[in-house]
Amino acid sequence: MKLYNKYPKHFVAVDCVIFGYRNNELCLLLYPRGFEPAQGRWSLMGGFVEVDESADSAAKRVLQQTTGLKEIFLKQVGVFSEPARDPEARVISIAYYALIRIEDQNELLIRKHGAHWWPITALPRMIFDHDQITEQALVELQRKSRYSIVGKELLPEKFTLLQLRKLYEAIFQKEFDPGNFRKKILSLDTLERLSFKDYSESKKGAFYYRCKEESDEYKER
Amino acid sequence: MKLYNKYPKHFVAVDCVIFGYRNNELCLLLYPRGFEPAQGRWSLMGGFVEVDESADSAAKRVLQQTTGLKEIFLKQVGVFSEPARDPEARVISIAYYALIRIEDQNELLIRKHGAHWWPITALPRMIFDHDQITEQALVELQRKSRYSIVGKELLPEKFTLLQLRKLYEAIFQKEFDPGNFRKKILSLDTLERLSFKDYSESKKGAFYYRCKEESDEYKER
DNA sequence: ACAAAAGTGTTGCGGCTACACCCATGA
DNA sequence: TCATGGGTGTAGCCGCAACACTTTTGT
Repeated sequence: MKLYNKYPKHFVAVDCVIFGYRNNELCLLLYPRGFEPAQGRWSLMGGFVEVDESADSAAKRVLQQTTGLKEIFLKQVGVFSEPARDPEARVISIAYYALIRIEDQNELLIRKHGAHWWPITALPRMIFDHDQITEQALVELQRKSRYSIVGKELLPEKFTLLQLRKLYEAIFQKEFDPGNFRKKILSLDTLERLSFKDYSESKKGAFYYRCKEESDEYKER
Repeated sequence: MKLYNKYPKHFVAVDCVIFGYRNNELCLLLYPRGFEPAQGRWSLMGGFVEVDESADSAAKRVLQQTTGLKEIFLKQVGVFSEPARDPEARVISIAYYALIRIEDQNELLIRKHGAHWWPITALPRMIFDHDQITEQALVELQRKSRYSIVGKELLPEKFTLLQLRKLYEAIFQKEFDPGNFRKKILSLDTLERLSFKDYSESKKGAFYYRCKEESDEYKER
């Protein structure tokens, strides 16, 4: 108990960059901060780490409290610890990013907190260093997208390759060649074609796909 | 001051995985822990984050106190925060890895702390979750090595391509084709050939190289 | 007929791997 | 002369980008 007593203790928080996809746009879920300082200004969803939980658990808890979702993709981005980053007190923040399907979230819960989905291309000013955190989270999302199909986390269970391509175009903010994109994605052999089509985007109809169930989901890394 | 008072505070530490290279082996600098709990057992070098410093600064400070070196490569690995990871108290650890030239370090300072260089292939048991931290740090080092020439940080200022290749073989624990390795490294255009040779490893002699001075060192990321 | 998405095929470039093959020289 | 590292060249494979082209069907 007393061995470490000469060292200081710190507030430790988690902040979550919550990505979603809607209207062909990559979006972020932001909240008007509910307490001082900076009350009412837009903020990433965050919370303090409790004594009996890991940072990962804290992030999971925060996410569940605010979106109603369990079992969502969550990954550490890094630590933001400049002593003056929060003007109220010294708070060390551990940043995460999360990927959620917008249609799965609990609409009421979101409203209760006054949360709002913002397109990544037109974000409002955020408090403290949250814009910097967001930027790094986007880099991490792009990295993940390069070696894994993020449609699994961000799109409905079944989706067309057009939807998937639009998602990637939103993530990387650039266009991809339709033919090449299709070939590359399918060559990964992680999607399976379903037997029915979507006719809303084209007259010919595009087959729906879904991600194969993979027991090695944890191996991918 | 009192706004956050209902939330708990935590000890926050930094732990440094210090890589060096010696005798054709990738090594780690470990210390016998100087205080309870687990006094005397091998440990990464660490320290607590003070109130007026960022985690990055804390890691830099710890490194300077123990190796005598400033201006060394240092990168965050991640946060380790399981509540029970330290049996004495709840300590949240921010892990870093560092790359140093063994011959540059302060030999006396190292000795004073009882530190010891261990080959990565034959590490002793470490305290707490330090072996897990080390494993992740190695993955990060391998990632960095893939897109940047780590000889700059781990080898003397001038080195031969044989030395560099042996270093990479130690980092990835596998052999590389000498011809292909040379071509790939040189194609990066970040090394410059010096006008003299090393004759200790071969009769023909191998040219020394050194890293070009690059003003864009910070762009590389 | 035309537009627009779906889907397939082709070509060329660049990087990587495997390996052959020179050179230099000490033992 | 043989072994060893230094250093260069080449042929095959693969992934990728650019782009042509065909299919389908609503307007």
